[in-house]
Amino acid sequence: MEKIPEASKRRLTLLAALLASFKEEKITSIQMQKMAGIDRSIIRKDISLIGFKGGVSNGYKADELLAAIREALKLPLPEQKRFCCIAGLGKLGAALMQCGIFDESPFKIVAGFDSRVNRTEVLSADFPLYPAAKMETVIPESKIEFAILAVEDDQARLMAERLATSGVKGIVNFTGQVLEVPAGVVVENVSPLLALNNICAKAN
Amino acid sequence: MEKIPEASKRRLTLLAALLASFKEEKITSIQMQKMAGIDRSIIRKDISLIGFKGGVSNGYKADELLAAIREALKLPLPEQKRFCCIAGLGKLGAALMQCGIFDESPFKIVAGFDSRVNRTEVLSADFPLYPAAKMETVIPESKIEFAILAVEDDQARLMAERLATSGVKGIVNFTGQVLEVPAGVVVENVSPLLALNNICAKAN
DNA sequence: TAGATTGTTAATCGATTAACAATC
DNA sequence: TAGATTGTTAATCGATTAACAATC
Repeated sequence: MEKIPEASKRRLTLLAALLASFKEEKITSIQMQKMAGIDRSIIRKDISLIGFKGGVSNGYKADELLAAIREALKLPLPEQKRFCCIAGLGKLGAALMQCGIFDESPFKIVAGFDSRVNRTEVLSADFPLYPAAKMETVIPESKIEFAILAVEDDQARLMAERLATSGVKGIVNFTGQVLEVPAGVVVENVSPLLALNNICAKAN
Repeated sequence: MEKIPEASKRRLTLLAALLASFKEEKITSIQMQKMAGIDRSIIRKDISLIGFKGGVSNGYKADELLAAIREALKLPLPEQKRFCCIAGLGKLGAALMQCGIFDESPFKIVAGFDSRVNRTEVLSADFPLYPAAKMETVIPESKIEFAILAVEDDQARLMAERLATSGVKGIVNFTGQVLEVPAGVVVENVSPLLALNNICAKAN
């Protein structure tokens, strides 16, 4: 299979999210265009890019298409747990670890870190909480691959660097800071502030 | 000024975030490449796209460049408050409204909504909390332009539709659902789950 | 000046789009 | 069959990249 462009990967990942909660058996590119806001030509091109040819004249079987996207993009299945940690246990970090958002997902939080001892001692979770000083040892030992970064802005860059040094492959960045990471480490910026600015820019 | 491509807008918005916390007087495209992970040719092209020509042979004045980007992209300044609301006051929504992330920003939360009466009555904030039924009247009355969507997944689509109907211009989507919105309403997907999947897809 | 970086051009590269034969 | 949608091609469109004269 040829290499899949970055833009196609993002669209396919979004389609996978759509399909995961889709209730009917079959789905057409027209329905997906309407639901995901992606042109149906692009959708069919993206599907063709991953080599999936299960479509027939009344659409794709939703579960087959979902499986094909997951396989092509190496998206984890719910039963293949991938270990994550949360760095920064302030209001937002604590909420992310407690709100149950990862419960049915392939991503499992197995550690929390904070540089303030009172946060790691006061909070409770069904996984261990550590002082930030333990990051470099715990992350490799616990086979943690991904990190949720929710520290205060003034610590963001330092912590991102330490997460990268500790071996995480990706960081979900909730801070308002732009992170500088080594090649090979992927950052997804999900700061609500950046998101709002992106909306302003797009809305013109 | 010609129209600015979507990809350029996103990069420039990221550069604006970078510049907002940049401490030195001058910055070069090489520094920005290193810090934001964007090729310097693209950075200079993007800057040229917005018609900014303040650069000299030792870089750009950071504050001038930031002002130019904000103006070209119509990004709000800290003193020009834009009103937002939070829909869904569970653990995550409550944390977002209490964590102070919007404090120094141009975005001001002026209302919270939840369909569960006990949430709007138990929680406290320095802005009013309403039952979801009030959305359609409060949003236009309070001149709310943007919404943070943090409801449970099973309510996500319905609430997004109601937010759009109520007149918001953009939705920051924290839910795992893909939202279907009318043309003209902008959605930024910041679900941690989607972000993790995007990281997996990108990391190959 | 010597060195470094900008601003811009032109070439390349890649992505989007439209169209339609093939298929069910 | 008639109608609808896929899969794919080719054309178009737009974005990225490299290069370099101009500038400080």
